[in-house]
Amino acid sequence: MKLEEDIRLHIKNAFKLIFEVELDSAQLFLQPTRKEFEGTHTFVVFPFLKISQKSPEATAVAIGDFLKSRSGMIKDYNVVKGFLNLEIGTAVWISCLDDMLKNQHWGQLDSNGKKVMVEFSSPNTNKPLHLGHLRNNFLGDAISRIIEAAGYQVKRTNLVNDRGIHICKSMLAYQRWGKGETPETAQLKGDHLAGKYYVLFDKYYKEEITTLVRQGVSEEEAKKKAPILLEAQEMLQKWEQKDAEVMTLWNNMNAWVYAGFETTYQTMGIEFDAIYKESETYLLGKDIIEEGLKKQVFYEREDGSVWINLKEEGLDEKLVMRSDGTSVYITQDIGTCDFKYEDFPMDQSVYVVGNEQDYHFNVLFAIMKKMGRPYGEGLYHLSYGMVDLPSGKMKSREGTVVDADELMDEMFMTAAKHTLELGKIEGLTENESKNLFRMVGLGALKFFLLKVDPKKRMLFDPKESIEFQGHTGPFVQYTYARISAILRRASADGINEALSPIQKIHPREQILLAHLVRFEEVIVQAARDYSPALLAQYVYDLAKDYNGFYQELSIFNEPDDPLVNFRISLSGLTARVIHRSMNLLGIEVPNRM
RNA sequence: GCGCUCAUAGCUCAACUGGAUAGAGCACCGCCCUUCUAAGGCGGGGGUUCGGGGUUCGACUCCCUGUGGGCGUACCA
Repeated sequence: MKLEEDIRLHIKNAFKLIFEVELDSAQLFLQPTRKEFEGTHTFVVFPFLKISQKSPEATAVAIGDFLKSRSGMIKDYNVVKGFLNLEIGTAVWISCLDDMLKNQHWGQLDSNGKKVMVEFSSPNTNKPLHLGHLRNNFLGDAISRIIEAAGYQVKRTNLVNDRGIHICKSMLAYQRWGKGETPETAQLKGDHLAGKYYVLFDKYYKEEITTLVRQGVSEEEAKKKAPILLEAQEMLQKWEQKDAEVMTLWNNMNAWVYAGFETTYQTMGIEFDAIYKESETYLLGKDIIEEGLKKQVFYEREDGSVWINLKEEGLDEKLVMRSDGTSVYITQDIGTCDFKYEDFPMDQSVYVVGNEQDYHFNVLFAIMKKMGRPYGEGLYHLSYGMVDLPSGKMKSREGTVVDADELMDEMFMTAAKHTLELGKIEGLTENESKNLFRMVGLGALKFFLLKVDPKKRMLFDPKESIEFQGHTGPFVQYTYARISAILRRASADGINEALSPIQKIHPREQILLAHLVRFEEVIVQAARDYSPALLAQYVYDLAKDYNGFYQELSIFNEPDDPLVNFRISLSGLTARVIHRSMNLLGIEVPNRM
């Protein structure tokens, strides 16, 4: 909405006419008024005292007077030190609400013609997803939706890590001890089956190391020379040579894992536009190394290895190809950049990857910029912090993880328990209640993970289960369900949403309106900062503001018809914004709960 | 060693990028359902924003320094 913009324009005008200076309206910063003062918008005058040549109070009063008498928007103002608090006129609020109600695309900005690729999830096919992956997936999904809402065209991709030594570890352990079991015979999801053998491998590997150390081998040496590890490395070589037996095993096990992942993604409510597999991209990049040598971006050392010097970028010298001409991790990432661009010529490319890879992405992006790629400037690493347990970091191979499937199941069960205790499934069919448990349980989990600033690492304590009250997803969902009930009744009573002038707008209503007005601004900011947390915070505050309004003011018992209409409209708009905000976080909202 | 990063209420997190008396939730105490959904609302206690300097009208935020965590610094991925 242009409400704030209008106010800024009038302030700009005030400076021009009172102090005879031309200011850029962008530097006239408005902030929400603290709730202990009258008004909704506050202008801080401190930065402009040099211009006004007056005290903070006198400056604020001068601008306040001007706005009150000349703008036609400001009903009244008050000054506290250098803070000018503005009260907006009733008619302005009504027309503002009217504009928002009429805007069918509220919460979806016009297309800007730009393309963004978002890569997230990127699981390994040797183990099931855990809580850390949930944060990655929910973040990737939410930021995709938010960027779309901000007017970009988005392609969601998932680059599956389906080959490599860690995959061979699971395969080898299965070959040794699996006795031909399958997900069916084992009654296990395919990804969990693979994970079981990954853990088995590690256990046996550690035993071998212990044995070797007892025989007098140094620990470092033992880690490299454990027979089972050597065998896994041998298997990887066979895989690269497309050995028939290994390929069959690989294909079988991966198929099980993919089936398992599919179920998990469905439960999470997450989809992709394209799935890339590392087995198809891991050989890419060598031609770009050649190109880079010619462009003198890279240089070759005497032993034939290829390097890049990034000291000017504050980084270091980095190897991009081994002396034997084989790839390292970054080689394939370099190749994959071009590969992705050919598939989808994006302006920006977002990698949702944990912050332990900060350095890697700094190097990768510096390389692609030096190579002069058109998308080079648009590369972004959405670096998020780990989810830690009270005991420390999660480790799949040691089995100290919170499993994604198990956690989601637990959330659904807890949601069911709460719902039953509160007696809220009356009148719902079995399917409806099941769907409600799913929505609420998943909503609690997603909100829990998304409300925290992505950059920060966060703590999850399995002993203290995720809340359903307070600063939570179900709180917001509940507010939506509550408004839905009101709207159902309004509709049954035949109340239309036509707005007509009313006498006066209650402070609770003003706070709510001022909050609603900011919606699209928050979307833009969340997209710009790649932070779903901003939107989560916004929608939580909105729900809180609505509940305050709901508690203090009555809707249907109001004798004055225009006021009833106004409050219904306000409620309806709040519901729409909650629905849309939660949708952008990948969270569904129920009509009743 | 070097680089990046974090440290805010008992606990989990905010603080609009330098603005008002640092805010929410959980937990604890006390109120509010014969009026629209109490998964809600209202009130209370709880803070030297890790320590020490500096910059300025003004610092959780910026600079310096110390302490304590995390991550990285592989011809691993």
